[in-house]
Amino acid sequence: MSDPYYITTAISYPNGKPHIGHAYEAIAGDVIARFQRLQGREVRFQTGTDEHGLKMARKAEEQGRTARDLADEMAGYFQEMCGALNISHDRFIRTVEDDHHRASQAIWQAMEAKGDLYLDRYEGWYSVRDEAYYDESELIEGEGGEKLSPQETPVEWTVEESWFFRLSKYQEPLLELLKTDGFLRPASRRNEMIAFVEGGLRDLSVSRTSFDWGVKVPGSDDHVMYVWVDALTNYLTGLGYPEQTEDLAKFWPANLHLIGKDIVRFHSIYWPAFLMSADLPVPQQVFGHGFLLNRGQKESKSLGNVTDPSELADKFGVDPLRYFLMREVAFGQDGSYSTEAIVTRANAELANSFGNLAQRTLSMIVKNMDGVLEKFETDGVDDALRTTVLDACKTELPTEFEKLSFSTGIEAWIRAVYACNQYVDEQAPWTLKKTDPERMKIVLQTLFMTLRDLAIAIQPVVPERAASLLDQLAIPTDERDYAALNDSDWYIRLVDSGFTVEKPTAVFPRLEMPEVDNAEGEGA
RNA sequence: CGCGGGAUGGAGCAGUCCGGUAGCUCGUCAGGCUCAUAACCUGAAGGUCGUUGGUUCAAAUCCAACUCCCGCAACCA
Repeated sequence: MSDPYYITTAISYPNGKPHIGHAYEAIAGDVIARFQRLQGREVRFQTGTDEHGLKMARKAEEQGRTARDLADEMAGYFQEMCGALNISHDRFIRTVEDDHHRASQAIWQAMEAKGDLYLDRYEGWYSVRDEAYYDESELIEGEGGEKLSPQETPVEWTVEESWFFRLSKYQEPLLELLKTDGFLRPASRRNEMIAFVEGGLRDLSVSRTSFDWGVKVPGSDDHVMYVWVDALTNYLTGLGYPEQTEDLAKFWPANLHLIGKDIVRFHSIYWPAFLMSADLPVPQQVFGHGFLLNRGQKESKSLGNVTDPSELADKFGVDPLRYFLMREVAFGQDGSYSTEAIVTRANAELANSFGNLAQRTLSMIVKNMDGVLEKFETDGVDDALRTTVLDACKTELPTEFEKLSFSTGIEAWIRAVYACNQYVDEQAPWTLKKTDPERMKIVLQTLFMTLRDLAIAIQPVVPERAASLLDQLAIPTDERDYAALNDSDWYIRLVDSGFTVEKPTAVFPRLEMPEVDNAEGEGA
C-alpha cells in the first residue's frame, strides 16, 4: 500500500485576476504533488477559490451584478491559470459549491456541540477593508483627527450581533502545537506566531449579519460565517467531510498546507483551533512561502507592473517559467523576478547545459552509431560519472525536495548536468571516433544513461519537457518514477527492444532576451 | 518604543539556526574544443561579508548599539 499524501494550496480570493503570486504557489504545490507521486505516494492535491465575504459582495455591487456572477467569472480565470501552468490538482474547489456549504455548516455544528460557540453582541471599531475589528487602544489618529486602524484604514463604530469562537480556550494546546518541530515552517514564522499566542488570545468573532454573501450559520439564518471559517474548511470539503469517506480517512490530516506568509496566522492558529474544537486532527505542516517581487518591487496595479502569469507561460513556455521560479528563489523567502532573469536562467541551465547535453549526445549517437544502442562494459570514469549523476538524482534532489528546498535540490541536479558536460569534453567522443570507435560508443551510451536519470529526476519541475526527452529516449511511461532510478536492467531491456535513437529535437530551445523596456519599473 | 524582512566581489543570490579556508549564477578577461541549441570545458581578475563595540584561540555566522533599504491601505500569495 502506498503512503497517502495530501497537499493543498491556499484558495485564492478572486476579487482580481490571478497574478504571479498565485502562479508561484500553484506551481510550488504542483511540484510537490508531482514529486510525491514520483516517490510512489498516493497524492491528493487541492487548490481553488475562496469566493465569499464582504469584499466580493461590494465589488459585485459596484459592478452592478450578483456576487455569484462575479465569482463565476473570476473563478474561471483561476481555473484557466491552473490549466496554463500545467497544475495537476485533483480538485479545484470553489467555496460557493453545495458540498462546501454542507462541510462548513458541519464543522460549525461540531464546534457548537463542543460548546465553543456562543452568541454575543459585538460593539467595536470595524474596518471594512481589513474585515477586522480593532480595540480602541489599537487605533491610531489620522490627519484630520479621525480614527484609523493600525493599518491606517478607516474604521466605523459597529454594533453587531455575532457568534464567537472560544479561541482563548485553545491557547495552551496551540502553543504546544506551534512549538512542535516541523509544524510551522520556515522557522522564522514560528517565533512570530508563538509570540502572538503568548500575548493572549481573544475569542474570535466568527459570524456577520451585515451582509449575506457567505455560508449561512446553521440555525441563525441572518448570520453568515466569517469568511475564514468557511475558507479554511475547504481543505476538509474536498475529502467529503462531514461524510466519513474513504478519502477523509486516508488523507486527513493533510500533510501540508502551502500558503503565503501573510496568512500564516489563520492557518497555524485559527485553523488548528477550529479542528481541535471539532475533534479533528490538525494538519502535519503549514508552510508559509515568501512573496515574489517584480524587479525588487511589489506588483501593484497603481505601479502598472502587474504580470499575468499565463502571459509569462505563453511567452517563455510553462516549463522554463516553472524552472525559474523553483530554481531562482530560496523557498520560504521573498524573491525577485524579471523577464531578463527568467531568460538568463532558463538559457544558461535548461538550454545551454541540459538541453544542449541531450542534443549533442543524441546527435552523436545518431550520426556515429546509426542510433543503435548496444550492450557495453564501462570504465572507471564512466562509472564515476554515473555515480555522480545517480547520487544527485536519487539522493540529493529528493532529500532537498522533501524539505521543500527546491532551489538547493535543483542546484544539485544542475551540478550533475555540468559534470556530464565536463565528461563529454574530457572524453572527446569526436576524437575517439577516429582513434577508438568502441570507446566512443561506451562514452555516448554512458551519456545516454545519464540523460535518462537526469530527465526522470527533474520531472516535477519541468514535467512536459522532461516527458518529451524521455519519449526521445524511449523510456516506457511506467518506468519513469523515482523507483526506476534503482532499476539497473532498464538499459539492457531497451537495447533488446531494438529501439533506435532518432534525430533529436531540441527539448529546451534558447529563449530570446526581451527588449529591455526602460519605461518599465517606475521611473527607474 | 507597532510588526516583519533585508544589507555578502559589477548585477542577483546562497551561506548565518549548529562560529573554524567566503560559495553559486550572470557579467568581464584569457585560453581550450569544435560533437552540440553562437552552445560546451578550463583558468583568472574582482569581496576588510552595512557601521561601531563586545564575547572567543577563531565571527559573514553569537551578543549589544547604530545606519540605511523594503514590505505591512487599495488590486494582492
